Amino acid sequence: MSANHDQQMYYDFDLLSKLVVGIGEVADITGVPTRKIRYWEDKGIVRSVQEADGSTRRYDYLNIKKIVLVQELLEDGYTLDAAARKVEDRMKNINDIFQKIADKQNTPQP
DNA sequence: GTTCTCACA
DNA sequence: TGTGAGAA
Repeated sequence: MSANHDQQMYYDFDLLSKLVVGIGEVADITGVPTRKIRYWEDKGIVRSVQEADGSTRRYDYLNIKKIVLVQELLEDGYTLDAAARKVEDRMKNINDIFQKIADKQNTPQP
């Protein structure tokens, strides 16, 4: 990983933005049971997207990431609400930072 | 395989 | 904070 950071990153974003998987696969990969994922969704901690035809839950990479992060915080002794708040704050901060970077690139200084 | 609800710890 | 069971 040296000469083509840009191209490598492009493929990563392209893959991640298209990554939408069903609840069963999320459960298998993350180790969080489907039952628990639905429970979190009922509490408003994660959100699933649904296809027009099917009624099954599907999760994009941001929500999968959320599931993993919340799970880690729970293992560290956080309550569910505290873990959810912390994850939400961290993801918002990251989003804000990249937003600033994007803004800076769109308005070059003279 | 998925969904929901009710009950239980 | 989660799980089990039953039914669709």
